Amino acid sequence: MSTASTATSQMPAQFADLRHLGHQLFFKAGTPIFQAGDDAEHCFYLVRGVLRLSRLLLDGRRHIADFCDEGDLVGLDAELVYEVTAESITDCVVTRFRRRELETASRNSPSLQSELLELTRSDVARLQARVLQLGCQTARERVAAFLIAMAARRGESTKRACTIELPMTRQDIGDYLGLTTETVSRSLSEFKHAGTIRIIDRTKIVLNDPERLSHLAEGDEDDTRDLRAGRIVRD
Amino acid sequence: MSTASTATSQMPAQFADLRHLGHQLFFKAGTPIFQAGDDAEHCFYLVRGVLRLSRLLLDGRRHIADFCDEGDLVGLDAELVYEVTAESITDCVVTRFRRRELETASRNSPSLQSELLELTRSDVARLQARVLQLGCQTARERVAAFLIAMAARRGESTKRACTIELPMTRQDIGDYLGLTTETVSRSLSEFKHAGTIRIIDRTKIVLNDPERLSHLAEGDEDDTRDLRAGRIVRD
DNA sequence: CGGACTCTTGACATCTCTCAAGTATAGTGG
DNA sequence: CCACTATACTTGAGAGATGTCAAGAGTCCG
Repeated sequence: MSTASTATSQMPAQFADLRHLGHQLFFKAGTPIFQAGDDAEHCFYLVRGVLRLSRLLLDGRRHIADFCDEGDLVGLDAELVYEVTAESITDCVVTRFRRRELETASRNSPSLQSELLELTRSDVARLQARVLQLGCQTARERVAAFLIAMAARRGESTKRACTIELPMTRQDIGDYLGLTTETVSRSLSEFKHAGTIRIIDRTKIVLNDPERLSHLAEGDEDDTRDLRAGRIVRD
Repeated sequence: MSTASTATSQMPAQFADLRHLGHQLFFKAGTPIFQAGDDAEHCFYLVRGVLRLSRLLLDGRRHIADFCDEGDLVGLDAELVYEVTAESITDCVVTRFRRRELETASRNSPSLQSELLELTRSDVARLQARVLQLGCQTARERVAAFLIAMAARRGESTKRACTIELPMTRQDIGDYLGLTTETVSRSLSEFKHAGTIRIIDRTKIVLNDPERLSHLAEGDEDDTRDLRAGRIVRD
């Protein structure tokens, strides 16, 4: 049972050669790119935009397998059909490849194949981190870790204050972290009241103190406990 | 950040050729095979026995990344050092390889390399299933899914009653599923009282009704709810 | 047989979810 | 440009699930 879900981090150099195999496509925000169960004929290189890979469970719960960014490769690890649905969160530009052609190319190119192995290994590492997160962390820790991870994606260090974009909804974040919308919102509010972050609007958050967020994410929760009770920091 | 953690499912045919590169070793139950942080010089093919891959967190919590069985390959995806500690749960027989030699061999063998890719992809699939499990499932669902997964490892179908071995402790299971010992124990007791399983001893459990367990694992909890309240089934 | 460990069970605390209301924001049509 | 509507977000109160702490029972091993 292999899935189409994980976003592989960057278009490696070897793939550049393959770009001529692909067609450039544009998707408006909120559009499905493929559906779970579709024939997995293509894979997609995300040139610009953000998308989410999700799965609907029998009982109506939704699980988000991953968010994908510029440079991610999507749909590569499907077997016959996609295991997840891919939808654009923002407007997206993607390059679409036929999976068969990519497979053929990789059979003929050991270096491409070892790139694929490397990509898949980095997926494994990402997933292991998520298993750890979902298995061991509290709601606040997960949200803190999520913010740090989003900052890290932009290449931000965890040392300096920075602004991050969260184009996905709180619901999306919740479904990704195994929490409800309300719990995500409450965690963010706590960070805000503690002065650790500043919420500019729905999609923009300033990390005033990324280092404290990192500590929160690792379980050193006690830093904020004194701030949590009531002190209001103007936003 | 790649880790040494995931157990890769089966020794593929291609690896048989490599056996002469390895040395056979024996570990008594409860022995460390390698520690997180050690130089990742070797990888291990588990010939016989069960081991656990664990990680200690800063705050003392323990996370179990995976349990490994006969036929699993361990320590392959480490970068420089092992990210997890491997310990034998039962007496174990392993074949130890130098990772360098395996890497060299794979560079010269496209078929070996594509086997490695396949193994890594199956790790990805396993991990995705776990992310789903940890993100979306209740305690009872996780325990039910765990029992089913343990049965599936032995090649048991989910149709017929069968007996499974759980050589690991309840604590181990809890650390694997993101639950406490007590919650694991309570879930098992519930299944027992509902007649879905029978607990023979610490390590042996009969799955009377694997199909119901499968349903539980997928969220159809209501089956047992009528049985849960009090009715005692002799064990 | 004794001691250590694991497992089970109970009582209670805590965390997150659920349900509900109110607010803010974005998009739409006039 | 404004009003209106739909949607997302926030916040509160209470319920439910799991964790914590504690005690007792069962099991293994020396």
